[in-house]
Amino acid sequence: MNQRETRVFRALGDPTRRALFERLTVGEAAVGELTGRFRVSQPAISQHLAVLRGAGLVEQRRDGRRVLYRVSRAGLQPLAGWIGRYQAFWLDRLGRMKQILEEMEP
Amino acid sequence: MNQRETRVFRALGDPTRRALFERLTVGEAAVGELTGRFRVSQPAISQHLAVLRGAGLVEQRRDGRRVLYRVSRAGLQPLAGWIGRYQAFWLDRLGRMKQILEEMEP
DNA sequence: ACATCTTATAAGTAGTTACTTATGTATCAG
DNA sequence: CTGATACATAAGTAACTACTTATAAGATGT
Repeated sequence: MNQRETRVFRALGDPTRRALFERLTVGEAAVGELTGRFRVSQPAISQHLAVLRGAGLVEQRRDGRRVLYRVSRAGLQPLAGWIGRYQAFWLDRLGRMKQILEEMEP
Repeated sequence: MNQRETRVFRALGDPTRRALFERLTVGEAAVGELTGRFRVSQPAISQHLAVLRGAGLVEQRRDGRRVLYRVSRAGLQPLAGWIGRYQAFWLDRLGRMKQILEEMEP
């Protein structure tokens, strides 16, 4: 079924990975900068970033020997869209959110 | 860390479980009614429902020998809150959503 | 070319997950 | 109480995850 939503949910289901994403919302960062903030090795960070990338949540660009990661502009859209579709059923006050989400460009 | 968000993300990260939740947004349903819609056994459905319940996404009530499941009214709030916190960084047009989310009762 | 720095990939592993079948528990009808 | 129905729990297992260390690959400076 909806493979994209699944990948986004699974990617953010890991605390380390979610923390990495949250860090990247502040701004672009290199792998080495991200390593050290967490108690896992550099390969682990690279692997987590690969998963976030596979989910469309982050993008990368080279800068010399470093690789800078940043959040993807449309990365959270599957998640926001999913919530928009289903939360109307349990919380009427947020009915407006669906409209707002639909105003988003694809 | 934020255990609750993790549980919600992980619960919805499984396609079968997400489909179960989506079915429940339409209305209350018994386990037997949910089994059969999916290609997994009844115990598997019960286990998935237990995970959804552990994430605070669904609730249950007995009706005779059946057990009816329904979506929890505040279940998606951790997810909506998380999105509200972070999507402002990548999509300004949805800045209003943060306000809307903050209007939600706790 | 060489040494160094930075990140990615390979290979192995302990722990977790999603499923199965078998069994237990609760409710109801007769 | 007995048997049937509806669901939950137990136990086992193949597949997947998140991590490690070791190594490869890419870029830069000398």
